[in-house]
Amino acid sequence: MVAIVDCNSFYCSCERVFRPDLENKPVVVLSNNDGCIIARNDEAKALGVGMAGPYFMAKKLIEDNGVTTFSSNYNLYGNMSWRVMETLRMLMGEKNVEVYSVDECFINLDKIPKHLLQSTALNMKQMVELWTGIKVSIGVAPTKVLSKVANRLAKKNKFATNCILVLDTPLKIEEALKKTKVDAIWGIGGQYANKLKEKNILTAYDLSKKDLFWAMKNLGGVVGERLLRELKGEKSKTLQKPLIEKKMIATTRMFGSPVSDIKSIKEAIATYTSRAAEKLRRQHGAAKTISVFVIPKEPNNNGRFRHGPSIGSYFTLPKATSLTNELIKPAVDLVDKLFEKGRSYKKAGVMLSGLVADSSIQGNLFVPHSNNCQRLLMNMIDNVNFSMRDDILKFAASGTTRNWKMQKNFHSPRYTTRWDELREVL
DNA sequence: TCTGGGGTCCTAGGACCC
DNA sequence: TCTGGGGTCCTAGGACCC
Repeated sequence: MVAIVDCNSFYCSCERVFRPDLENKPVVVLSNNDGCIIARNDEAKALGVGMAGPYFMAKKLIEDNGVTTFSSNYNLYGNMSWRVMETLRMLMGEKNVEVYSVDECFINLDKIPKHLLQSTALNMKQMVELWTGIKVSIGVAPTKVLSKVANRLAKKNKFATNCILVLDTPLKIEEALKKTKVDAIWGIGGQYANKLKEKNILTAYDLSKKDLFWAMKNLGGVVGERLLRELKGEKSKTLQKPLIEKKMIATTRMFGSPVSDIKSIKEAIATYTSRAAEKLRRQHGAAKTISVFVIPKEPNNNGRFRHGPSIGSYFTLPKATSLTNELIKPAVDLVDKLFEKGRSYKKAGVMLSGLVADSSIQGNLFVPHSNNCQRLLMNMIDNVNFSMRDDILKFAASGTTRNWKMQKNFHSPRYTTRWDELREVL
């Protein structure tokens, strides 16, 4: 059996741990640039605040009802996530925990006897809450996909289930599948959901009755086949070793407001490149390819919102590198290729790919001395930026004015990662 | 006049996830 | 007026190799 442990309204819960005055009060968290609502707690949900809606459209509702609003504080959420996962690793054994996202992980329960599944789940839930202050929901079932089904139903009926649902018999599984619409299945997105509805496949139960060949043909090849196997109760997605090394690293941002001068865009790209290179060095990697893209602002032709197409290009480096200075130059040069005078842009980004292990680590005897020095310089910059303040040391290409920077009007303190932002108890 | 078969690697793009 | 950011996997098709 496998469990999924999922933090309830994670970002909101993180904020609320340090603001006990917000207990039972509505809370929302906004995306970068304060653009969209990306988390809302039950109280905010009850008021009718929609998920992933643009903030400006819900603003009146939020203000009228005294909903507390936060800009996203990823330093805080990242650290709280680590605490939750660490608690589960201590309880269940490191090998049995697969972190799936910032607020979810799968737990291997193969060694737990069937009659103890419920109490094991309860114990996990209580310990996480006690040690971190974060409430979680837990779904337990024979496969990952079914555990997600269980988790969703547990969350939907918090009071009846106490946020825990164990699907350990065929009958319970069948009932759960009948209560789950196809678009709520993990792995079925908008495109496939529409396709399934056209074929009159409306619930997870309907889908589970199709055969594997059909899934292969209609749901994207092997991906669909695996999904269907899981729905039928046959394990197909095994617990995976955590991906230590990413295969792609991206840093992309909306601008605070549209930007039409090339200098600002180059500064932004230089800044994003620095950030991406930092992530790259953290995993001891080096990149062979750097890509840059910009998204022009489009006249709002009073239709439905959609991102305009992104305009991008890439450069293949002569040799994989993790040195910020070696990455900034080609990145900024690419901006010259992409930028069109007279247009204004709302977003830009940098992606690093073709990642390999960095061979020029500190003090490597087999690379020229100058390279070792460069790498030491990078380490020093990373350390200073981490311990002092983000970007206290930066490359000149990043500029100093930054009037393209995103908005963050409701930022909470980084309670758990900065000494000078510790919560004070008076 | 007649021109095979079997591979690998890479990239772009589509689908999905939180 | 104002709509996030960062990932994964898979497939198809082209280039290239012997």
